Amino acid sequence: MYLSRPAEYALRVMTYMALLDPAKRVRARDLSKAVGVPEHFLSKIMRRLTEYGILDAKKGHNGGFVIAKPLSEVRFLDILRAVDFEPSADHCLFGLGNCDAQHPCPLHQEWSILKNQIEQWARSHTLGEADHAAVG
Amino acid sequence: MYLSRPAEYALRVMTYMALLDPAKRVRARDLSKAVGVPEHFLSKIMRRLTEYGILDAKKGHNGGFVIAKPLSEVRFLDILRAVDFEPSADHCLFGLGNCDAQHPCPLHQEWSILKNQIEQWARSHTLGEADHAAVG
DNA sequence: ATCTCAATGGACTGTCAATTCCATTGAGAT
DNA sequence: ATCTCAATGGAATTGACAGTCCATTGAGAT
Repeated sequence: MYLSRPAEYALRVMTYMALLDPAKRVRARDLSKAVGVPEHFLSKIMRRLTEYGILDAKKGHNGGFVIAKPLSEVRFLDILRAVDFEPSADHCLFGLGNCDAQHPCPLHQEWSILKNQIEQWARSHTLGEADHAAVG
Repeated sequence: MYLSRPAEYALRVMTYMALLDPAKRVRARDLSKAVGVPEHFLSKIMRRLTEYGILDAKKGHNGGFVIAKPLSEVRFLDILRAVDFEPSADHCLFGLGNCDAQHPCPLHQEWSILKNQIEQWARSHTLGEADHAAVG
């Protein structure tokens, strides 16, 4: 609802993967089942995460994905950006093309506050916080 | 991007209307031009706002819409809810149906923080804050 | 009474993001 | 070398939501 589907799914798989044994590769197919995201769509998302350097992919036998960095170094913001979701992208709520601090629209101030909060949220949380205890 | 189109448009017209003479009714057609939202689509949105009691509508000659309450009593939250956008709607990011405080998913904590911030934002801002000086 | 204007409501259409499909590539295993 | 497995990449399809259309209702004005 605040996030695009790919953004939501990316956050979801990454969090799920964060709970797994980092030494073992996981296939997209298995992740798809575990996490409830259509297989091929998920593959496409994992590709973006791989290009972006967040995942490491390997083809063929015993292939699959692993997270490419220490969990505490993977910010939500990085995950979102990998799938082209930029939390602070400045799209003027008022529909104005030239809305900025110099030429603010009547909603500029309020909207900026929210955008900043969301960006700050994405910037300050990492996969290191994924709750191992939580089952759902 | 965080908001649905109807939610964004609703916030936009309402903010625009907040700057107008509250004694004069405005036609949807005129608002549509002023605010850059397709006329019939906007009408549909205004209808929701009217049902919800935020706007007052009048048909026929000299008809149109006016805001039905003092600006400081119209919270962004009310506007969003009128168009069925509930900022704190609990849709588990992890895709789990039964995710709550008792059965948290691994993203529960982080996601709750963001949802609460957004809801708090919508709850604490009103049309009274619309910036009359801002032109865009 | 009748005419015009503007909102109302619901059915219809278009568009783009979400999802699926398929052919290709590269890595291991035998 | 060859076979199988899994990722890759792009083309094709689907579906949800954005946007359009039209017939109806109710309020003034003449």
